[in-house]
This record gives sequence, structure tokens and C-alpha cells, in this order.
Amino acid sequence: MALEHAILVSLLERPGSGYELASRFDRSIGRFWTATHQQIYRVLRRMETDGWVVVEHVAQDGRPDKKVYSATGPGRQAVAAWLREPVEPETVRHELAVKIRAAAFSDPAELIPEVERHRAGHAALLERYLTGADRDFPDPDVLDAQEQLQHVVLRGGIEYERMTLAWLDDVLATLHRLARTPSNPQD
Amino acid sequence: MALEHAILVSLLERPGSGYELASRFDRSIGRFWTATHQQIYRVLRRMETDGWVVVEHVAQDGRPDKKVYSATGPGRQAVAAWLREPVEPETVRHELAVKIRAAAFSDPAELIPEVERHRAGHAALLERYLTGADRDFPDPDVLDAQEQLQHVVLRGGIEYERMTLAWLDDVLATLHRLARTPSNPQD
DNA sequence: AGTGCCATGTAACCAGTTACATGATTGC
DNA sequence: GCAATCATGTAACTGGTTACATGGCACT
Repeated sequence: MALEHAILVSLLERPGSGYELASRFDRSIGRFWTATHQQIYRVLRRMETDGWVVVEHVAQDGRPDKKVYSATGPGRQAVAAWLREPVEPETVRHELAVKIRAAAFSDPAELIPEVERHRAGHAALLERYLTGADRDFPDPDVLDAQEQLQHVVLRGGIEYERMTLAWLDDVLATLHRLARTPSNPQD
Repeated sequence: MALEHAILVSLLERPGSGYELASRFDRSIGRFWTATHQQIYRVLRRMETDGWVVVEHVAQDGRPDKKVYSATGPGRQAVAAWLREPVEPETVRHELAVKIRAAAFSDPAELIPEVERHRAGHAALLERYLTGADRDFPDPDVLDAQEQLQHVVLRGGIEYERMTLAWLDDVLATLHRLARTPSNPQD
């Protein structure tokens, strides 16, 4: 399980409430780990009883009170211990790839709009990464350790999106080729 | 849910037993969808009662009997209907990326062996893809529709591994740089 | 009047993982 | 004798998703 650790890393970078964590998981951290607010609240309570985080109740006016969480010493140690454990290989769930193979048993042309939709999504994400990189790391040669590590992860996201865009173009070309030569497999 | 559909696609490509499906999920299909045999047996039974697949009991001598499953007409229609539904965006789970950011709160040098282990795993996988591509698609210009779609998915896997290798080199360079300049953040 | 943001939660369900169980055959 | 391969399953658990609930403030 790594959601605990993802939350701890986020709290080490900056303390915050469950709500704030949920919005971070929708933005930056969401690039490589997703979580809903329900999950986050549940895990935060568990980590509090484990002593990995502490809460500070903050009253606000004009908006609801919030509970600001911070990582504790034991929490930091838990992260360090987890870093020393080997990561199991990622379990892949690539639904679009399954669909592309499935297209052989239906009409490949039908998949084109879906692939185009994905392409547009990835293009938009790449744009967001690039503008985010410009904004958050305007001078990539002067970064402290934490920023360098954040930056190299962001570079990974950018390269992933570029690769994916190129591949989706390859997929689209293949689908268009198949649409032009109507073989109609077993239908 | 897409495990049903991944199994159906695999059975459309070729009928097989739960055991055979499990080994396919360890090889080719495992590139973009994973499943254990327990899961596969459970889903096959559900799909049988739904009429998406049919079983044929095959007695064998020298080895245990097996139940060979095939996709039915309704199964094929279920795949076609699923193809027309939009795919939800993939939920990403990239544990290594979390660890790289976590390294800022521990010793970045400690992560180097782990990243090298990953690099070796991805390099081995790329090799396997490349030899598999040579073996299964020796002449990529003469492929039928099904093979073309399988091939474009394989190309995606190859490009993904290449990109990942390049990124892991980038990560390693970053970690080595940080190890040379001991900043030691909050320890 | 309606939408969106801030903020926290409960409850039910479903998918996926881990552990355990059985048993014959083939090869080292 | 031991491990690997073929072959199918049960049971318990855990992590993640979906639906539902509450309520004030700011903006259009």
C-alpha cells in the first residue's frame, strides 16, 4: 500500500487539510497517484491513530473549520523505511490497448473518435505540464534538492505524454488504413 | 470494469481454459492488463451464467481435465457495445515517482540501487518485446487486420519502454548529482 | 435562483490480493 | 526426493469506488 506514503510525502512537502490534499491529488500528485477525498479522510484518521500525522484544528470565518495535518517524526521514519523496501512492479491497466485489440472483432473505424478524444486529452495535459514547468521551475539550473526531484518527475510526465501522443498518431494511422481496406473479419 | 472484456478479447483471439488465460495474462496481455488465476476463474463463471462464454469439458490423459471456454455471440456483442462506450481516463499508480519525490526527505543516494533495478527490469522487458516482435511479426508489411492491431499495441509497449529507460537514466543522473553535493535537508 | 467552492464525513459495494487446498505428471 | 507444470478452486481480507449527506459563503 502506498497511499499512506503518497499522503505523507505530500504533507512533508507542505502540511494541509484533507480537502487540500484531495485537490493536490487532483493536480500535481494526481500525475502519479490518484485518490478521492473519502479515501484520504479515512487514511488520515488511520495515520493519526498510528501517530504518523498530527492534527491542528483551525477555526476559520467565512468558511468551514478545517483540520490541518502534518507529518510527525514517526511518519517521516515510516517514509524512510518504505524507501528502503523494493517497489513491486507496477500493475498495468491500459484499457485503450485492450480496446484496440478488441477492434479486430468489430469495426476498427468505430474506434477512431475514441482515440482522437484520448489524443486531445493527452495533448491538453502536455500543455498543462509545460506551462506548469515554466511557472514552477522558471530557472531549472538553480533548484534545491527537493525541486530537482520534483522536476525530474515532471520531466517524466512530459516525456510520457509526448510518447503517448506519437503512439496515438500511429494508432490513428493504423485505424485509418484498416478503415480504407474493408476486410470485415467475422461479422 | 474491463477484466471481462479483456478475457473476452483473449477468447475471441483463441479459446482456452482458465489456466491458459492466466498464463496469457502473464505474457502478452499482461503488458496492458493483469489478473491472477483466482480472478479469472471467478469472472469466467460469472460470464458463463451471463451467457457471454460457453464451456467445453475436455478430458486429458497424463494431465488434469480442463474446461475450455469460448466467447459466444452475446459475448461478442458485449465487446462491440463496450467499444462504443468512452473509456474513463486511466487511473495512474506510479509508485516509483512517489518514491523519487520522497527521496527529498531522506537520503537520495539510497534510492539509486532501486532505480537501477527498475532500469534493468525495463531493459529486459524491451528486449523481450523486440524479440517477440521479430518472432511473431517477421514481415510487418503483410499483416491482416487483427495482426496490425496487435502490432500497433506492441509498438506502443516498445516505445513506452524506450521512453522509460531514457527517463530512468535522467533520474539516475539527478540522484548522482544530489549524492555528490551533500545538502542533507532536514535530517 | 443556481452554480461552484470550501470542508468533512458515513455506508454499501465491488474488484483485486493473499493465503490455503488438492493432486497427478514430468524432469533433474 | 524436489521442483516445476498443468489444472481448478475456496475463503478472508483490503483497497478503492460510488452514492448519499450536510451546510455556509461568494458570485452571476
